[in-house]
Amino acid sequence: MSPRTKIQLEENRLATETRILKSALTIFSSQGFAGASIRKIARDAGISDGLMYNYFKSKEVLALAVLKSSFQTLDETIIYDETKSPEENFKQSVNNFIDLIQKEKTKIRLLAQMGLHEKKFNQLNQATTARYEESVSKFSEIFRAMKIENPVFEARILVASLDGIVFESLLMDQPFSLEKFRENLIKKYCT
Amino acid sequence: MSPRTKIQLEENRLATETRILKSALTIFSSQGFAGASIRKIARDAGISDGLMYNYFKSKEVLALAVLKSSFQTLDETIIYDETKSPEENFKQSVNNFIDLIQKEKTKIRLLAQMGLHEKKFNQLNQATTARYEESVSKFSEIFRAMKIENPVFEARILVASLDGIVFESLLMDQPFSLEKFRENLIKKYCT
DNA sequence: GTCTATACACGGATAGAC
DNA sequence: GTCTATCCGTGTATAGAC
Repeated sequence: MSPRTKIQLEENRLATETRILKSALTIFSSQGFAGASIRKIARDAGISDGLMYNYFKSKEVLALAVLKSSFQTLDETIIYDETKSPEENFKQSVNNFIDLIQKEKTKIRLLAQMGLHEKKFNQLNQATTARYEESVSKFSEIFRAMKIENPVFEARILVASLDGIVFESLLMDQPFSLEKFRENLIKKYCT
Repeated sequence: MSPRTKIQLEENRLATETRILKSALTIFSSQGFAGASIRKIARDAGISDGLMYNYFKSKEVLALAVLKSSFQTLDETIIYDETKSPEENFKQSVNNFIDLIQKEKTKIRLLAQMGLHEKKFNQLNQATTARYEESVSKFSEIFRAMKIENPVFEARILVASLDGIVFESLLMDQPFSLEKFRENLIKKYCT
């Protein structure tokens, strides 16, 4: 029944940890830090409350773990590869971003939920600021290479638009079609 | 000491209710629905827990009251007045919106906090969707009058940018200067 | 209208058996 | 590694005195 070798035990432990993280993501994302409970998460992951503490020593540690792994999946979205044309970079970046909204909605919602909490988790706000600056900087390069006027401001507008459609797709019932947004954006800047 | 006439009693009651709503706004806004507690709100408003229930019969009813009053202050932001030039309408609307972000940050944070909560408060998401459509529609009219190409999509981009800077000013440590954003936006569309 | 006291449920965290 | 039992704080809501 139960696994016998050390390796099997470790695999089992890893599998459980993965299940916990997945459940934690779902619950934290939809109910926020305060609204989520160890009980709900444990039940969702199919384990007992007590066992949770064998994996994560507190609710806050668990939240930080989920946060960290969620934030990592956002890496490498906006790119500026000098060996490619600026239009290619633009298309790729916009596509990456919009794909991300669709595929990682739960993680993005989590980051917003946690980020809105005053005081708690303010490392997150710093990280978000850094990511923003990086995105603006990359799009500025792209726009400069495309000879677009006022490239830095154009980049800020574009990044704001992208952040805006994130906001909208989180907060609205039927947000405007992301596909149309993608098409129109590319048409606007790449013709 | 205590007021004797009926009118004074009513004024007193109204004053207390106002204090409760103000405290509730602060606490709900920074800690979300689950994170806020009747105790914290009552303490902040300088009354006892029990008295809260004399004004609002449950935490949820209180939240809905705060939500409603917050949502109302967002009215009349994006305008389209046919007796004025489209440029005037544009400037006025953008100015209204950016002023709103600065002045009503707490209320906006509240709407975001509550809106991110899955299931609960989904009337809010419907209202947000309606407001979005209305904003897009008004900016579309403005852009059409300005002979800008693809006015509806341009309106969606603009509204997304505005929503984006809301998002950014809520989630980032030092968001990009709203004043520069305002200036550049107006320069871009009104010259 | 306001307070204090209290009932009662929920949630975080720990202990100890298996 | 996993579960059950349990402690204890916190929170919503109500009752009753003033």
